Amino acid sequence: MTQYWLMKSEPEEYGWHDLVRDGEGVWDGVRNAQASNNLKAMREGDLALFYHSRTGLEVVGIMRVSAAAFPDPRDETGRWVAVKVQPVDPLKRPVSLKAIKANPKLADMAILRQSRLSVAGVTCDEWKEILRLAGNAE
DNA sequence: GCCAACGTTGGC
DNA sequence: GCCAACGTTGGC
Repeated sequence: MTQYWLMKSEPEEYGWHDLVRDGEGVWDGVRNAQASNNLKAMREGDLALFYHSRTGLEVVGIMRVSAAAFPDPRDETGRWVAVKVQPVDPLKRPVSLKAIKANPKLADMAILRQSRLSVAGVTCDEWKEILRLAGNAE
């Protein structure tokens, strides 16, 4: 069964367009225990929302986990992990943080409860609702 | 740019 | 093992 996630990045740092350009990206640099546990729980084939933090404040795309957790190549301590992701589809209409907050179905999302969590789980219902708002629902 | 929230570090 | 100081993140 597919699990759903939301992953944050500042667009200036590494944005959706960078991932599209690269075709595949290594999601490294996560240095938070809770976020790291989420990375470890990911399996190949899981789906994730790409969220632009700080200067974007919106969900912009859908990606697929293409490799489960492995040691973060940029981490010398060996404590942290990274995953690989591939872009699947851009959202037809990006879903803003404001829209998420305003939607009762999304009011319990992990990123609202803990805004600093950079890798968070998304429930199946939340996933469907966001894709519906984005116009990407099948 | 500011500041609140939160995690981490280090002195004791 | 506690907790104050500090650093980082991310919304505003």
